[in-house]
Amino acid sequence: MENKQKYCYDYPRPALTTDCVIFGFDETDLKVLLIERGIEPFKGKWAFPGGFVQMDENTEDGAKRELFEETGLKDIFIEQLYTFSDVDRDPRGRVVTVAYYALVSLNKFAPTAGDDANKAAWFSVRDIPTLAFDHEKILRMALYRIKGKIRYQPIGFELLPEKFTFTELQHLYEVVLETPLDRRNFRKKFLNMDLLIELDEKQQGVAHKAANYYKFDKMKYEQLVLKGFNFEI
Amino acid sequence: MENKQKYCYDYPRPALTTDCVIFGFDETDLKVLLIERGIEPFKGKWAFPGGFVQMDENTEDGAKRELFEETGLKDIFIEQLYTFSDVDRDPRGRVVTVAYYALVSLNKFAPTAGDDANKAAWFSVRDIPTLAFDHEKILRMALYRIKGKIRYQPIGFELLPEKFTFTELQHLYEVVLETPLDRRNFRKKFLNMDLLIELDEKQQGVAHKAANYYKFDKMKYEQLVLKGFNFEI
DNA sequence: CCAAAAGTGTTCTTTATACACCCATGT
DNA sequence: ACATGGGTGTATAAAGAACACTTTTGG
Repeated sequence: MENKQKYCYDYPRPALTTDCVIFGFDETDLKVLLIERGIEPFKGKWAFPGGFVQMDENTEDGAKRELFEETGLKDIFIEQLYTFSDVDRDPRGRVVTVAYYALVSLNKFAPTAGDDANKAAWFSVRDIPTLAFDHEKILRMALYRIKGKIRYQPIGFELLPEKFTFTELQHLYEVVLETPLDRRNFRKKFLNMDLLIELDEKQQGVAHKAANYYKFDKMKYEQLVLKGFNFEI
Repeated sequence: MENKQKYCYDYPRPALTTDCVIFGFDETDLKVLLIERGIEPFKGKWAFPGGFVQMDENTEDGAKRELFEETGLKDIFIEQLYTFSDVDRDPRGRVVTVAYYALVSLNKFAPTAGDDANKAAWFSVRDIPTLAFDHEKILRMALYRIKGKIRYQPIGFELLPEKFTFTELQHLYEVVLETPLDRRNFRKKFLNMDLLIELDEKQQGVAHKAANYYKFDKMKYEQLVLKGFNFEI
């Protein structure tokens, strides 16, 4: 029996992939980017972008590469989430995946869908179709992670455009934390941290008092962190 | 050229291992369990227990199996830490490791060192020898993780014997958080959460007023969590 | 002039911090 | 009797929570 497979080892090895949960925020709604699978298994089902890790890249670089290849997104916030390794998580055989999550402003980036005949689309996290593999488990963990993290690290700004109003910022926190927040207390708490720069620019063409735009002072935040500052909202 | 290697694939695959940072607490000191490597690479250097993931086990089960094989420890708290995948992290080739951390009471368990000619020993986290591979990086991340987590989840009790004094509990928090704590305020905060059961038992044979023993009410904690309770210290 | 969201302070309650003396036990 | 760590309460400061009216703008 001839063996045409070229890469041989003394012991069996699981395949190693990455998957990336990409969150976007759209003024009112937290969304995730899904790709419709064009091949079996789970053909026609939606899944997170991802693929096999190559031998000359670490998993984070692999996740970034797949992200760019499948959606056109690059240079966005990305962080390791968890490694999923259940023996039967992929019907094709043993596949271990290192899952990442990424945050992107929907206003700033529009994914280039359909690069390779795969449809890409944003779905509200409250209206997710049936997902391929164990991707529902991955999504639950990603949601849990950002919910826990947004209060203690300024990751929320990655989901907003560079200029944003206080109401947009508050809606983001309300959606992620799944709880209503008091407008005055929220403003007070954020302004007290002194990490927002008030811009000389207001909303245009809204049928109410125009809100002021703010931006996040990332430089100042990083300097404060070095001095022991802890972000908390 | 004949190939004796039996497991062949269309594309190259990294090897997949687990490593486990085991923390123990010894009345005054936070320690980690290290194994002295008997073979190259890094022969004679200290490393965390770990090994290759088998095809019929997920990474957590693999970490638990290696833990038991190399130290005799089982049924202890264990949780995934991070996956380390740098291309050059192992001189033998491409090896990706899923790192875990475990917590154990030193009083309760003594590891059975030297099962397979490998020496196992506890080292204070403030006096760690040179480690093999990227294990120093893994340790830093594990320390950072428990430092962040001990304030918001009751993982500290995993490091203590079932019965402990308030002073032992406080010392644990002081060592992990690397900061002194006020004795009265610490007691007050913990007692207010009402998660400690005061036992009818005191220290024996100490040359000062004997401290009362307490134990953690895990059942009550789990019930409170279901009602939305958040542990915080 | 009406609808819709922006902007703004004060009071009250809860939580955090700082701090010192007496007690029990073994040597 | 003394050295050692155990146990306890109060006063002050800081932070969090609750809450309503006026402003601006477009339609």
